[in-house]
Amino acid sequence: MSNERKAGRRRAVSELKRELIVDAARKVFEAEGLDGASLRSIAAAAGYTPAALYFHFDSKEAIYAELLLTSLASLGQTVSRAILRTKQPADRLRAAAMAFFRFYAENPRDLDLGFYLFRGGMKPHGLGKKRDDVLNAALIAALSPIAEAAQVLGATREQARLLMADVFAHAAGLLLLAHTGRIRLFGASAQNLMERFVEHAIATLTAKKPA
Amino acid sequence: MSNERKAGRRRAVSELKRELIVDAARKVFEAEGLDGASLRSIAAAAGYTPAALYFHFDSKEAIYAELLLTSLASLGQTVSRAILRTKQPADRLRAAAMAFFRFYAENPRDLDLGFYLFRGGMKPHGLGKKRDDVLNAALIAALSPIAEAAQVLGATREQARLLMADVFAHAAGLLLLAHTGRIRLFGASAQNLMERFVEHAIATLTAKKPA
DNA sequence: TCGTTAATTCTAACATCGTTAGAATTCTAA
DNA sequence: TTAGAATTCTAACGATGTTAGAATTAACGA
Repeated sequence: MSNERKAGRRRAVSELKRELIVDAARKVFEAEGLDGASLRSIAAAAGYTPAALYFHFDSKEAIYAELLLTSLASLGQTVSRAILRTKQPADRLRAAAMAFFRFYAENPRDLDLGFYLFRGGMKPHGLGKKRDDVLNAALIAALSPIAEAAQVLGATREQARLLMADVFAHAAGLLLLAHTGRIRLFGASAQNLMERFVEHAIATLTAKKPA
Repeated sequence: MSNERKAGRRRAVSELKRELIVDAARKVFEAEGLDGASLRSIAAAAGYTPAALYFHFDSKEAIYAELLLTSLASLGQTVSRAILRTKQPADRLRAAAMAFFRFYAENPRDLDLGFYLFRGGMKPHGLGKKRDDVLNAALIAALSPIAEAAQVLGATREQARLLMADVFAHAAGLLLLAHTGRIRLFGASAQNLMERFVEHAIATLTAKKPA
């Protein structure tokens, strides 16, 4: 019993140290970007020696994954907040999708992080299946208001999930173009194109139901 | 005169050596992926010492850029070939867009390369504005059959350019999801979603003109 | 309180990376 | 053949992620 108590305390302290390290990582990351967030600078910011981090994490990318998790949580909050006072399902869909888009438009470093950890070579199990599942769940959670609004608008569960994928994909692609200044090649702003896409999705959705 | 001759010859030889290096880079890249394509392994494959490459290129990423250029050329050929025997504009649009998508679905390493060089931090002028413009031109060239078909279907030049951006963005986003196995989260295949998107684009395009 | 054991952190090093300086070599041209 | 330019090499620098093993700190039973 006392043993269990102590063990729980130990685990909690260990978790605190993990968070301390991730906080340091975020500080470096926000100040210097992904390139500047080396293991060594993260360790320095956390008051650790580089090697010490390996007691708490398996690799640098494991720290990044934890950081991405907090980023996705922040994204989820942003999306939730965006639809708080919105009742009409079409408005909710639009607000959620555009909040998702804007989050990454306004936080390009978070976009970098996402692209980095979603890159090829970083196989699904590159972080361990468990952490990867948590990551996926956080992503889905942030996107789910879109699916919910779509279902209220008459979409089936399957259609709603496909819409989530479409919104994510379109946003990610446009952000990729915008992020390197290449959106200008097409004579438009990413924001405008995203709005067009969302309106189009809403239109075809509302056209189906009341027909 | 003789001087010019010789100077031209010298430039040609220099260009051949550049190509030799890029060929070596492609060999390593295809065999080992982006991570394995280090400056040193490229140099070894080309029969050079690492430092020697700096006489022909400014940086490792300059070699990558040259490699991406050949990749985009190959992409352009693939798209062109896909619409060769197709006459109906709707079919041409579909064939071109899906060929674009499939090229990267079937050549994930080329996708990696594109994502890498289009990443944040890699500013538009990270390679020098000149090389970046050439890259952009190659990308637009590969995508332009889509715009051409759209215009035949009644789209304005501006609308056609926006459609290019939309197709690129949607494909890139879906490929990103598919590339890390995350497309399954949404209960669909990237190929299906891309086909849906393209059909939808064709439908709204053909619905406008003959209306 | 002491001593033992486990948990945590450090020192030191390894291999690899991209890149640079400068010497050595090879080619070109008079 | 020789002066000069073009090309490649040797050697090193600083930085990276990671590991092995010693040193330290904390926890706990006697």
